[in-house]
Amino acid sequence: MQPGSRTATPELSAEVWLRTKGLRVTPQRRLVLDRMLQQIGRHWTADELHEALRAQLSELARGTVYNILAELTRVGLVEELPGREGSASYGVHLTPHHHFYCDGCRRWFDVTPVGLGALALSPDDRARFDVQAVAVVFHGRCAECAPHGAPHR
Amino acid sequence: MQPGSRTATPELSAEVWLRTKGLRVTPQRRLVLDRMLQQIGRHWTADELHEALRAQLSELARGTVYNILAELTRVGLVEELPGREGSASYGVHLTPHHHFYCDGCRRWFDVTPVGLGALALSPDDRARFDVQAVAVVFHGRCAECAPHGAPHR
DNA sequence: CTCCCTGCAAAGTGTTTGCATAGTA
DNA sequence: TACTATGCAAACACTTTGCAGGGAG
Repeated sequence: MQPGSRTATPELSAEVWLRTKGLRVTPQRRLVLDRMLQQIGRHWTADELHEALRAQLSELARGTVYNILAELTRVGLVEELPGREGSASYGVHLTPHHHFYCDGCRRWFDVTPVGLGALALSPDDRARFDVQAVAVVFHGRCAECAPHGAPHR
Repeated sequence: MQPGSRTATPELSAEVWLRTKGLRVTPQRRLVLDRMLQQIGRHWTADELHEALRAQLSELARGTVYNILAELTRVGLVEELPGREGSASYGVHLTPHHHFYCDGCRRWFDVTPVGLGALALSPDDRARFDVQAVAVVFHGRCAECAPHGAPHR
């Protein structure tokens, strides 16, 4: 699953990931994936990416960002989180993880819970549902939005 | 939190719930909430409710259904689940529970997991995030959509 | 009698799609 | 060269909003 190459580029090259997944390498795709790989654990809306990247590539259409994110999601490089307020968020998905959603700034963060092994359906429910995966979302406040601490932003 | 009355109506009267929450009782509101109370654990889109109830109340506007669901959500009688494919789903929320999402029929079901007590953030994450709630979503196939069993629907 | 809720329709978001062109393999 | 991704803009689905009339308290 790892890309076979060890290029000299500083970050895990987006280009290698694209080729690994059998996707064509275009400037737009490389740009989007590169930016996302630079901040693993951060999540972006399509519009945030579009805004942030137009500075580097003036010819980047919003529709293309949506297309690229859909494609990256399809091959499993990226995960899509349903927008709790408005639009969906996207983040790279290279290792298994779960999520924390800050009710203050409405951002998603990747986390790795402990004690997941004990989690299961009740015996009754186990008869009704065939569970193939579990998603856990913690809710609360991130450090920046803490009610007492230092409420930046 | 329980409505004080024990009326003779078969189901837990929608009217009582509305009054308990300080909401005006209108035919539209009673109709929507009554239908939802008849099938606790089932989830509806605004359109499903609109379609189902127009038969009983020809003058029921789609916009009104949205307004009512927003109001019921606001007072905590109903919960809103982000639409994984398109539109949001709504279900009554009288007792704490978690969810199962069927990847086959794309319906939500209420479930009550066991072993939740052991679930927590990692020590590192605990320093970054103030957790106030946890949402667990099981994914898989419901009985009707089971791959081997009897794949109705 | 007052205020709020409703129906209706228009406006708004966020996202998808169609087509001609440009660019990758 | 063949085929696919892109830019652009129109289309789309879902939801929210504004306004005038009607019903609840």
